[in-house]
Amino acid sequence: MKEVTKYIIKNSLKRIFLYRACLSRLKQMGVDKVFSYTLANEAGVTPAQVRKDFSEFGIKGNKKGGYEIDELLSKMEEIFHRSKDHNIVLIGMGNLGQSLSRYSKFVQRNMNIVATFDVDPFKLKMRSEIPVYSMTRLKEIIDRFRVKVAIIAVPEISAQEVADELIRHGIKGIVNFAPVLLKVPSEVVVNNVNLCDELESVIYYVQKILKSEGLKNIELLYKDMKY
Amino acid sequence: MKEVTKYIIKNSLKRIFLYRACLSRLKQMGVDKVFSYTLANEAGVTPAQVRKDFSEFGIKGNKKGGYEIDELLSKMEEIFHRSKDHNIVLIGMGNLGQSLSRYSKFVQRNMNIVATFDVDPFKLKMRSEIPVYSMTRLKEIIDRFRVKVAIIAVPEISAQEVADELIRHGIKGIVNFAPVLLKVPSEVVVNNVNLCDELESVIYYVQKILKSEGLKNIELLYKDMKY
DNA sequence: TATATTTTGTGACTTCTTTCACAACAAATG
DNA sequence: CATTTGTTGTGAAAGAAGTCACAAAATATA
Ligand SMILES: NC(=O)c1ccc[n+]([C@@H]2O[C@H](COP(=O)([O-])OP(=O)(O)OC[C@H]3O[C@@H](n4cnc5c(N)ncnc54)[C@H](O)[C@@H]3O)[C@@H](O)[C@H]2O)c1
Ligand SMILES: NC(=O)c1ccc[n+]([C@@H]2O[C@H](COP(=O)([O-])OP(=O)(O)OC[C@H]3O[C@@H](n4cnc5c(N)ncnc54)[C@H](O)[C@@H]3O)[C@@H](O)[C@H]2O)c1
Repeated sequence: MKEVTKYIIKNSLKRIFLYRACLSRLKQMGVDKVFSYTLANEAGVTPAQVRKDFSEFGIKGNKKGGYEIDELLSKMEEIFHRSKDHNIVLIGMGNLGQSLSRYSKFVQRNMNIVATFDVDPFKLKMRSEIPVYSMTRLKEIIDRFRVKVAIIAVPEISAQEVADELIRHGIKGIVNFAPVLLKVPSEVVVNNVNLCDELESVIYYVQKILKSEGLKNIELLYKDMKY
Repeated sequence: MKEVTKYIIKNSLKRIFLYRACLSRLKQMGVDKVFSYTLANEAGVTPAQVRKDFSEFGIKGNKKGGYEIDELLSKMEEIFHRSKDHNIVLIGMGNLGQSLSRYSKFVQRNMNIVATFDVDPFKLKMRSEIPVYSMTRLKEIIDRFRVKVAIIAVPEISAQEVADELIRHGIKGIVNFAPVLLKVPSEVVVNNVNLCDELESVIYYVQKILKSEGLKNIELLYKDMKY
């Protein structure tokens, strides 16, 4: 089993998520039709980019008529198989894990954290709305709820061993918050989210901005960060 | 003042962070010298990629001798201006904000959350180690600690107004956790982190993997996500 | 000191991504 | 119903990112 490290998700997919968020917002504001340039403007990209991305995901609009927001949104739901619910487990109910387990947006998008796990016996809460189980029950719960995706929020030192155990029990996708690049077999998807790096990269660019006051530099800089 | 939307940070910069993490780990394991292929293997990229990235950031090694880990790390510190401390403010002490404010890795990397802010009067704690102030004291604290970078962890609905206020008080960089694309002037850096999207993109790829059992598809898929 | 060996650093090449530009089409207009 | 208008969808062009391959350099070896 070839062990590899993976990291980032295709930009075009991220932009589709972005478009969806913009569309939802426009819809709430009472808009029900967009042109590629309306959406592009909203999302901070070019109209051609919007159309190319749509093309990649097989999303079609109406010549001259633009795109119906409702149609777009439901096409996107379809692409993401968002109709059905997705059961998730979360490992590590510390600071971050507890925060994530309470995050309501996951549920809004049909991603349900059905159970959480921790090694610390003081953290266990079997009867809570989102239960906190001991790690010994991991396999049982993954099987019962047909869980395929897990969130890792354990300390750096334990992240790889937890990942290995999850994969042994059939997990195929992991969002990893521990600041370590997980090694996983090639048929498993990992998205390593490193919040320190996210903050640090902002600091890096801010320092550059503060040093170079000239506008030309800022334009260049902007390219580095544009979607 | 041209308002633009920004999103992502250059891949090569992210890889430099990745290399740094790998190097720290290797160092802890007692290694003190690497070749481009050692590090590449550790980071899951090609040796050429490592050397190209180093070249972009002006990092030089020793012909035949590879790279001294200590030298590499201190060169990286230098690039990221990590010698001095960076003062950060955090807005929104809810679930996520509280978790982030307690995250020790920020401090380890000289990024200090000097103060946090919230509108909710019940959340205020002026005498705590990391104080929670009312928003009225924002300008005072930003000025006093020469803060240039902020973390936004307020609800979606308030994120743009908070960003505007921060920028008015001289903030030049923002890490935004609210699931909304902030509009900011072009001399301000924003890194929008959307955890829902991160999770959802993993689900997307997992579904693809589960559908297409053939190995060729997985190779293709893998390309989509590789660094 | 000459030769062999090994690894860097980078220009050339390739592949991937974005932008351009325009044919095709649908709606509006007269 | 022909013509104009305006927008999509997509190949082609341009640009960016990643890989290859090899000269240059440093070290080891004889
Ligand atoms: N706190 C944050 O805001 C934050 C932000 C970004 C990343 N992270 C990362 O997320 C991870 C968790 O951070 P945290 O601040 O919540 O830490 P924490 O120490 O508060 O929580 C870790 C939890 O994991 C549990 N745990 C430890 N080993 C385990 C194992 N083998 N199996 C199951 N559970 C185990 C612990 O009992 C604890 O409850 C860390 O890797 C950290 O670097 C945290
Ligand atoms: N909880 C999570 O795990 C999580 C994960 C990813 C993203 N987020 C996002 O992070 C943000 C915060 O999430 P949360 O779960 O902590 O929400 P929360 O409701 O627990 O906390 C929000 C906090 O912001 C404060 N606030 C509201 N308006 C404010 C304003 N104008 N100025 C200053 N403070 C203000 C509130 O008083 C509250 O304390 C949201 O945008 C959410 O979508 C949260």
